[in-house]
Amino acid sequence: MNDISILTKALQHSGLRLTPQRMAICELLAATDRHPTALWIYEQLRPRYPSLSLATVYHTLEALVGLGAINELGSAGDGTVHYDANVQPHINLACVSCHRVIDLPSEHIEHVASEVKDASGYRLFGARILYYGLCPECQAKAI
Amino acid sequence: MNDISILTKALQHSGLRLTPQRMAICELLAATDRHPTALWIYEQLRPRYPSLSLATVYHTLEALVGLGAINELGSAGDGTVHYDANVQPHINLACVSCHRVIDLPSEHIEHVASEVKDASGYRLFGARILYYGLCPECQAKAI
DNA sequence: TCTAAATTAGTAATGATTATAAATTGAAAT
DNA sequence: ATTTCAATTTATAATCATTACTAATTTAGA
Repeated sequence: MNDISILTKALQHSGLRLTPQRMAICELLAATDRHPTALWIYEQLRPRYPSLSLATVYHTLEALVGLGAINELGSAGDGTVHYDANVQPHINLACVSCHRVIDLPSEHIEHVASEVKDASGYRLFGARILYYGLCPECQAKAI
Repeated sequence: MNDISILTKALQHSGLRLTPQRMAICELLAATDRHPTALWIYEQLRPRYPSLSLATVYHTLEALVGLGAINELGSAGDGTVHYDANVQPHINLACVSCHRVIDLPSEHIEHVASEVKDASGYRLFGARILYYGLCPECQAKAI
């Protein structure tokens, strides 16, 4: 869940046009708690935008990543790239079996950020923090 | 840099054979500070093992990941999977300008791992922790 | 040595992503 | 309103990492 205006303003401010397709992709990114793939977005929007092309979805996501408005999560074990509209430092937790990716709040992660900054002298822009393991449901199935 | 016996023992203990190909892959994983891809490993070993197959590299890496002896890092922007022989919790820090990736030790990150485990009920296998920003050298250049 | 299973090599198949080119759209200027 | 030009979309082809498959090879144990 996120503020859609962050996404749309990022596009407009950089001189890119806010087309209906891009608007719909931003709406979906802002409205979901999931960490969608390009294909999932494409399938969600196809009923409303029958002419939508998968290439457009990829182009828009690439633009938003380049603007820092969303993050690319890298493959979570299923070989496909997931995206995250939440660019605030937080923890992603992926199940290697069912491939769900959930968000986790963390108290300690803020200490890590300042630790990194102090120890390295880097000016930090963001972070992608992905833990992976077996979720409780898949642990139960495995038995 | 890592202890090769951790890798070889993991293979042997699970009943898998320690073939020359697998031994060579373990040596390479243990000797490097990089985060190698399957293709990089293949190209490194081909001079010494001209008959080595890329499929064998993938099979061996898959086995080591399954045993928890190495971690799969997921694609970090270049579309290829990287592996990390360092399974101890640590932080990768990437410079968005010069694209170097360095490792950072962290005290707080261990607390995060136990926090994640306790809060989620997941059985954790590993983590990919990447901070990105501008390194001191590139900050100086930017001025 | 002999046999059965594991492993490897080589190659084909898969599937996500990207590149390309033609068609469409949109904004500005006339 | 029309023209023009660049941005965008669409459709499809190409690419590239990875997986699947099969035959050949190797290994461990009888």
